[in-house]
Amino acid sequence: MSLRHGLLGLLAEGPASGYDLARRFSEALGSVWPAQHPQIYSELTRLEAAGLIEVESTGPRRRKAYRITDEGLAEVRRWLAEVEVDHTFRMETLFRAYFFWLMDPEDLKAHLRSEQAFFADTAAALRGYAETKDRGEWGTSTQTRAMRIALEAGIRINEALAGWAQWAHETDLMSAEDFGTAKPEGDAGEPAG
Amino acid sequence: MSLRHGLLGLLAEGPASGYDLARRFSEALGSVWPAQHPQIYSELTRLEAAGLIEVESTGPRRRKAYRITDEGLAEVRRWLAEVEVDHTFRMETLFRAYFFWLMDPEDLKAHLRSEQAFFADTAAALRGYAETKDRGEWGTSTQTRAMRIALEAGIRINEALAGWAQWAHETDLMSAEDFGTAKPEGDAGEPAG
DNA sequence: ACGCAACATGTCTGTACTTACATGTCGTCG
DNA sequence: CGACGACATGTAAGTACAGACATGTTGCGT
Repeated sequence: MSLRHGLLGLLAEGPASGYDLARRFSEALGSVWPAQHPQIYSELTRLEAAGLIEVESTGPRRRKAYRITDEGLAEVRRWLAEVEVDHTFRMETLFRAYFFWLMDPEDLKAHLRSEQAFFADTAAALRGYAETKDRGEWGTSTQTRAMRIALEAGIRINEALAGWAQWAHETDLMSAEDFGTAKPEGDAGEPAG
Repeated sequence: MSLRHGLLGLLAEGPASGYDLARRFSEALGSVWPAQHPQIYSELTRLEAAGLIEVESTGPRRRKAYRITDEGLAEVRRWLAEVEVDHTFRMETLFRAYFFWLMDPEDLKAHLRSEQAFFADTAAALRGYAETKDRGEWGTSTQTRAMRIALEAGIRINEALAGWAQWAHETDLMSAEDFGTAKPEGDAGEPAG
């Protein structure tokens, strides 16, 4: 239930509407925890029912801004301090690597090149963003500094994956001469791919 | 729908039962894509109905082994070659970093130390496992080599995160003197957009 | 003969999440 | 004044996934 606490965490910075929160999820948090607006709106309704947030104001275009309550703030702090971190993660890129042996070696090379480019680009974009923070363009609040720390993790992970894709591309572990050697179905021969 | 293709990929190595597949998911793939047995059994039923796998044999204890069909093998290859990689990933560790500013600085230091230890330990375990593969203790099939590549990604990611936790612990971005300065509700308001 | 652990396969219920659809508001540009 | 785009909030339907519960089998130790 990270979405619940993510919303509380964002509301701890100040009041916001469902629309605002959806935007911030897609911008900043989306890369580590995707969330679509229907889920956000329904979670907000539940959080309000639980007394962890309350409606602060209603603006134009029937905008409803929520504010975190004392209970909500206590709850997000409790989560951060007491709840064990779930270290399992989902990453399709890595998952696919287990099945590289099923790929045509040329396709695999192309795949690894494009993955390398993707991660290098992402790392560069994040690094650029981090540098604007380091120049103080976003102020020096604790929130900004926490963001900077999260950003650093993003940079390092993307750099690590770019390096990995590069390494995998260069290594000859999956060289062409071996393709077709594998026997996927025991003694039954492999159908022509 | 990665689980579907993951099962096909595992079955491409040879026939296996739901029980086998559940075990392999929890051992090798579980760290990048967790899957519980009920989901695996129901997915297998669907895959069989779709003609992508078929029952190969029934053993003792009503064990049912499945075999991938030609259509199934074609489908997993099509997935690997044609379907765009989904680069979004979920990682609670990183998600929490956005909310570090809500934590007591001493708790945060302790948290970062334990995260650092966890990632360093995980990286070391994976590195040890990789070395047994490099010594050829698992043969040199293409499957083994693909596994080795996946393992390398795991090592690098965990090392990157260990390094990050170390860096975050040493940096003074979240030092104690600032705690309590933040104004979670009210006049401090939202960061300028 | 009995019990127990590991093997093996499922159902059921509830929650998390995605996608598509539906609706209404406000400002502005032509 | 009419169209349009950005703002803003939701419902509905379906899939993915997790956790609890249920059931039967086989081998082994005692």
